Amino acid sequence: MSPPHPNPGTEPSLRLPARFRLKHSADFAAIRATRSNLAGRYLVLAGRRVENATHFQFGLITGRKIGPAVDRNRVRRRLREIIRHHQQELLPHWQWVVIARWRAAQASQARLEQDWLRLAQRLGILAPRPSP
RNA sequence: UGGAUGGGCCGGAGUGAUCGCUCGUCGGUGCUGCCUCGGCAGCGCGCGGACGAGAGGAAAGUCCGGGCACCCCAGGGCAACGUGCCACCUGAAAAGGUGGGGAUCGGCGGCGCAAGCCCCGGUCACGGACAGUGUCACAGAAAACAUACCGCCGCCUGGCAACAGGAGGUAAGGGUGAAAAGGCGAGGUAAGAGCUCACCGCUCCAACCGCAAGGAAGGAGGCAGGACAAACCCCACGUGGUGCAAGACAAAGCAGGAGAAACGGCCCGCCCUGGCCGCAAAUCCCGCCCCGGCGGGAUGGAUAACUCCGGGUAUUAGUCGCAUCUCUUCGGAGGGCGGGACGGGCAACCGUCCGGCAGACAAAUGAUCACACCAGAGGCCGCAAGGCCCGAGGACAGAACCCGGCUUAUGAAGGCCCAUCCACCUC
RNA sequence: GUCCCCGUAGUUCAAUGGAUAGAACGAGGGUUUCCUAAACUCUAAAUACAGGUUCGAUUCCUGUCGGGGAUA
Repeated sequence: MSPPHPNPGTEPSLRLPARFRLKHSADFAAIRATRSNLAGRYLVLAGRRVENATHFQFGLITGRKIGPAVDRNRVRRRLREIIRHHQQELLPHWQWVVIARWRAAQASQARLEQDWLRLAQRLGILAPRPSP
């Protein structure tokens, strides 16, 4: 949602390869064990601190209640896009999981982003905003 | 020929920019290791870049059929399951198509008094109901070597009579039912009845026609005969099971194992026959070759487990075997398909060559903006026809080993076909 | 992904191919009570959907839809 940067030379990298994603059920189970779930209208966010990490890692969960495979895939892509745009504001040494609720399939991109930002603020994985 | 309405089929969702995702190829660069000092290798193939490629007609449901893989092997019977009119065509098979036969339903259709026959159209999981067994509720007198409730009929007894009773005849009429042992008419009779007759139907035989399913002139029989096999079943034909989470290679570390027999294994279940195995045969592959052998390699080690029987008291080394962790590798991008070129053929089509066709494993196609196109959620003006503003929202839906069908969902723009109605033209 | 199973009142379960589809709990109305509860009584309410076989289908067959289970 950030407007096109005036000079692309100073634009920080917005790449978000699959390396930063959680892929082991042990990680998901560890985050689940922290019982740190924060619920929004469309999403649920949970996370834990990992002290020696150099980059944050995230996982996405889109259950069957969201809908058929088309809807589940689309929700995952949209959530990745939101995280990709905000990755410079996110603190490292965190592992967290975003769980999509069933309403997320009908939500617009702007509403999803708003919901996610609010939850990220509450969990404390956002870097403090540089005062203008 | 044109238009409207309805239905079916094909088709598969615009353009551009920016930032991204997955895979491949090629440079650059960082770190580590080796080293003949210039290269090579590695990094769970780091970091950044260039180029190329990147979901469907149904990718879906998982309803069929194959390929492929494993389960020592081969043959047979039973069981289980599946399929079911005939011919031809396409296909590996499932399946699809064309034509024919039969049944059934329908028609302001034709003939006929009617029954019925013919014609046209729709539908059909359409072998067999004398191989056997079973079921047919309720109603009804009677429901499957039929029966007699109300009736009808004459006879006998009683009675003046109406009528009542008795032993019979009958199945036309009434009534019940999904279904009641041919139909209409005439004769006949006490009343009736295929009892007799005409026509029609039915059963049996059948010239002849047809590749066949089957049809059928004609003859005989006064009528034998219910339905259900998507009830059990019979007949014919077919089918081994499990499924890529199949399976194969590599494989640290830790722990455990290794004999013999009863017997077990051997294509799910039960059984039979043969071959064979339990450390050397069998099966498969490769090579040689005098064609039946030789050599090499691979596969292969009771049970899921408890229990039972027998034997035994050996566990150290080596060897063999097992195959877990795995951001491992393979299986897995082939087969087929469509595109182009050339050649052959009147053509449908056939052949050759070229280049092309996603590939993951917490799973790649998205987001934003702009411009087009389709749209009315809405608002304003107007008596109305209509005009203006605003523009939400863009069909069904996402590959997971591959392929062929079936079914279901949706089918924009554009195109094709069919039916009905209207208009015009020609004969 | 693959392989299976199941759909009956609001809920939990019944019902040889015979329809008026049953029972318990629950819901609603009434009787009783000063008012509730309890008790008694009455009522409503269902075969997932669409076809087919059959005289007749919850049951048999086919196809959709929905739910659940096993499997690394």
